[in-house]
Amino acid sequence: MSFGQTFKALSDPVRREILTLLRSGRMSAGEIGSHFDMTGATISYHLSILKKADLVYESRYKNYIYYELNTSVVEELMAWLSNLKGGTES
Amino acid sequence: MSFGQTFKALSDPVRREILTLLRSGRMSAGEIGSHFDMTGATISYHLSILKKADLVYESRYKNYIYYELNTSVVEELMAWLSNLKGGTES
DNA sequence: CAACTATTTAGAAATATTTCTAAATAGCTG
DNA sequence: CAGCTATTTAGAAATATTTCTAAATAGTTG
Repeated sequence: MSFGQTFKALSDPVRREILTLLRSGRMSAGEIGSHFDMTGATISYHLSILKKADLVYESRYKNYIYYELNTSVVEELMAWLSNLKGGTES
Repeated sequence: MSFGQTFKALSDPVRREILTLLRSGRMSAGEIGSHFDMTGATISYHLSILKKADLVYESRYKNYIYYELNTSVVEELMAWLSNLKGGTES
């Protein structure tokens, strides 16, 4: 994981909304796409960015691909931010 | 503040390093710039992004401009992330 | 006020991002 | 296996980002 990649992934509103959708559990690419007015190809692009940033992982069942939040990376981000506001120590 | 703007600001390594420098207190634009192998104009550009994202604020003294971390926005970000990993509730 | 120092702004070039359409893959189902 | 459905990949266009150089601003100090 790289913080740059992860923060960049979070900088796009579509991707943040995808993550918010995934709060309530895993969802197939098509189901995610149905929430947006964009082509499936574009959604697939955004999912690939989220996947590269380790913010989601995928699993396959039948011919669906399901995406799920990876909360551990979210925690690493929070730790980085916490350290930032944290202290005066070097 | 917009989360998009703030996460985008954090996605650049130079800007994250500037913020890390500012952990130990406020610093003038020139002093910040001396830590990087880039022109002052480029540093000024990055500082303007951080300022628009409300991650830093500036104050003037003599003909220096000092930059300082704004930790409250960092906390808002952490709250957003915490909510993301938080729960199954809608 | 004239010259100096610190910083920003403007404009341009190189690169990266986001979106689309069209085509490819891949796995399921009759 | 043939066709269907779900999803991704490729390629291209529009837009945004990052960096530089050169010039402008602005405040300080002799």
